[in-house]
Amino acid sequence: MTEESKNLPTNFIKEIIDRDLEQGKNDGRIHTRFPPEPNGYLHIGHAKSIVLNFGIAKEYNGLCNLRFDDTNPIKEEEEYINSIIEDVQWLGFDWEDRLFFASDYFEQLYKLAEQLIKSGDAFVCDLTAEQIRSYRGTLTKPGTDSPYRDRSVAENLDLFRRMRGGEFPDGRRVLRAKIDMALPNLNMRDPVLYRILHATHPRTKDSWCIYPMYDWAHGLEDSIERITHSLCTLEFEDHRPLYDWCLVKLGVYHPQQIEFARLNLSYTILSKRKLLELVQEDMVSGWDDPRMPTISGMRRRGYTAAAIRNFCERIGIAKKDNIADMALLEYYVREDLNKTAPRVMAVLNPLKIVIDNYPEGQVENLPAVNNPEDPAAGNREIPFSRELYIEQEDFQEEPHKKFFRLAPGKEVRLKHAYIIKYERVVKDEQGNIKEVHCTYDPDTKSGGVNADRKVKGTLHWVSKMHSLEAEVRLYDRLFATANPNSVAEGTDFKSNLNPDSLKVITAQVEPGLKHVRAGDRFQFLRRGYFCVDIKDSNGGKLVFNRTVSLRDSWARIERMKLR
RNA sequence: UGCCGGGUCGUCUAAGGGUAAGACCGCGGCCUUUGGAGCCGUUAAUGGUGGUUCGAAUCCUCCCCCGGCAGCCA
Repeated sequence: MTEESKNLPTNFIKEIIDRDLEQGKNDGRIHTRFPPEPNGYLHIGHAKSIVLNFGIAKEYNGLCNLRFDDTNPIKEEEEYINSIIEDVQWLGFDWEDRLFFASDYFEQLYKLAEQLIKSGDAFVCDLTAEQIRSYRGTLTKPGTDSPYRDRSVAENLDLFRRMRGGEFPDGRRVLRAKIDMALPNLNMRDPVLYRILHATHPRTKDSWCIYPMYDWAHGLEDSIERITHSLCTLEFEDHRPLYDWCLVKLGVYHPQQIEFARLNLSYTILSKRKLLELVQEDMVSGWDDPRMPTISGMRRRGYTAAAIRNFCERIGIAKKDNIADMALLEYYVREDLNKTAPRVMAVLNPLKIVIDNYPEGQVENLPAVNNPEDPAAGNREIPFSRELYIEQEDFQEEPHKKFFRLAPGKEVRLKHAYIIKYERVVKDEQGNIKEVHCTYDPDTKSGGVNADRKVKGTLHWVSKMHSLEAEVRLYDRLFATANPNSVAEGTDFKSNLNPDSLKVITAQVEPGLKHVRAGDRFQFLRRGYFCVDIKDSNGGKLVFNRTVSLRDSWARIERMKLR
């Protein structure tokens, strides 16, 4: 792992842990968990939680479990379980033999519910969902006791057992905690603990028709696993009193819940519900569409696990609502890929160049360094010949004064090859540039006698007769606005989708790319980082995804010009 | 408007009664056979008020603003 070690921020959770350790709490044991619900794919926001939980375990010599909180069979699927396992692993974390499922605890949870009934702290309620809602009161008005609140322990027990036995249809009855309908915290107004759901669970199949609610299940799962610090996001803050209530009433081991602010990222959304919507409405190609902020999408886009980890560590942990800058994430991919990605030449928008004084039919194989940041990456050879492609944007007939590329009267270096000089341009009837003729200086071959002659610009290129065609998918941010969730009345986040988030082009790439493997990452010189698509690239067709462009100071100059 | 939680550079995060710091972004420069990378420099912040104190981002008062909560979701 290439973790960045300098100046990483501390956080309030570590301070709590330090204090607990000083006080000898839990015998100095630190045990966390990452508890996803398998109702969608993991995204970068989950990565923040994963890095936090596994990171704390590692730092304090503790343990971190991977636990599926699979208590709602209606929304959960095996596909999601598998993808989550793959993603956490890919991110570089190891739960060893501690892969758990809430569903494995269903029997224990049920027994504890009976215990709660026996102590008079829970009752079976026959109110409908709508009735429960209206009995609950409002934010400012207290609720009203359910008419079933004072059933006897025996009757509650009998009814609850019959609920489990499948005697009642969905929604007919629920088990509720008996707390206080007048409490200002709505979660404490006799919350539902179990509901009837005749649904097939991905793991327990049809063995249950009652399922525990989050508030009942989660603290008990933590307790069963002897979790010391149960880290969750801010929206569960109001649930902590209930988390604590359940554990205290049962008299079981009591983990400490601590809440932190979830991640928001500019120009994207991090809501499983909304991401699902994009998938279901075909606004993206799937959960792993390279534009998606999902771990699988980012992986397919070419992001590295190290880049994601470094980002998560840098943004820190606090309780303040935040929107992290996409530019920071991009900084970390570039940082990682700069060190590791082999350089290669690819012309995205080809313009034909003819070297008039280069012998027809001649081919030279020129040595090229694979990665100037990594000497161990070695060299390769690339063919040079009379007809080449360069980028259309690297030639201007009437150049801006700071344009250091090919233009009338100008010379440029072709990377790894020669210095060439503009001679003339050939246009079609419409006046479009067809090709540019140049001459080369044979003495300026890279490594040769006049090779160190200074020219202002260096261009990448490919040999026309040797280059390979490749499909290149130019991805841009999924949303056009920094905060897609802020929308005008009557529209939703989808109105902020960026119509230009994907542009597919046909590029010409150097011949050595013929034998790439799925997932290989490269820097296309002067263009950005690209990776071989893991789904659509194969022997017959090369497909590259743009991970991120290079920082581009020319683009900045162009922008300044517009102002 | 009941309860809970938050307000520090443009962004994210530190500083826990003693010089408001770091990262990203931006800007400027150096360097460069990638206008990449690297290196150097730099702009920029404590929501307001009153108080305690030699000294307040930090403690107290009042106010303002933002977020969450009325699923048989998690």
